[in-house]
Amino acid sequence: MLSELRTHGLRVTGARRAICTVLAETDADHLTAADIAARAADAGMDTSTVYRTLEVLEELGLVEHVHLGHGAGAYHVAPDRPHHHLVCEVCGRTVDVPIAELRRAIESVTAPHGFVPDPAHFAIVGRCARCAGREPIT
Amino acid sequence: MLSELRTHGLRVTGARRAICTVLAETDADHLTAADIAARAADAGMDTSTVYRTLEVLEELGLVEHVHLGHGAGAYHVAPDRPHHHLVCEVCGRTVDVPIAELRRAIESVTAPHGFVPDPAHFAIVGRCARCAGREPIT
DNA sequence: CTCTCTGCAAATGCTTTGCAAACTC
DNA sequence: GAGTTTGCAAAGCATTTGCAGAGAG
Repeated sequence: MLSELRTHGLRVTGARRAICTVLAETDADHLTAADIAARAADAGMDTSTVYRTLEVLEELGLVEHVHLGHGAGAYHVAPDRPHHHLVCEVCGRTVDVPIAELRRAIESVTAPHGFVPDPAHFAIVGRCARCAGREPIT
Repeated sequence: MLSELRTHGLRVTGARRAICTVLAETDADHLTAADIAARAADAGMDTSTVYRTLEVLEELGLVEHVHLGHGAGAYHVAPDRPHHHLVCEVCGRTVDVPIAELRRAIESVTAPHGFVPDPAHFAIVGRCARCAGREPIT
């Protein structure tokens, strides 16, 4: 990731190095900006720096962020195989679904409206296998 | 809507009357709390009152709120036929889709994971018929 | 040495909360 | 009158921004 920065004429700084390390270590995890700030806190990094850095990395296509529900957005390294997120509204666990499948399913509904979905950015809320059936869904 | 309040032992106040009127008038529209506060401003109502009232109405199942993207949540009277929202990320227009269709499509993907979706709460972002094809979707 | 980043602090936007006064029943 | 609601003001959380100083190239 750092070399990508150089390639684009951007500077490799301590903060960027730290954030890239955190992201690389946690790989597919979904971290909030606060999580990242906490894990890179050795450097005493400011939250604004975290956001600015993530913004840069996102523009380079190295990082993506999703909204898993109310609350803070979640960041992770851009996956090889893009996926959609199913979030359990009870336990908060997330399940990843290959985006192709979901896109096809959603398009079957949106196509008649001429609508082209870009479904990856927001999660689908619901109940995971373990939490389903505990309480009726309204 | 007001009689529902009485039924549940809640009080019918000026603020609640005003908000119910606004919601009834705008019917299927998606209003933010700020919108509602503005339209009910005759009474000089505070935003906190709007939120508290909407919370009450939502608990009674008379009102629902959705998240159409970043930014403020949108409130509307609970529809007879529940629907999902497709939001155009370019022009912001929303298209309503009967929830049954979408649910079936999404369930075809989530069922293998034992996941039971509750898809109405978050919108699906994308591009509407008029805005599609202007710029590639990443 | 120049120009990009960072830290700090403050501001933003949306929503929630504490508390005393106002109002409904 | 008792108890729910309201307005006000302030706090909360996630995120953004301005600015001067620190750091990378």
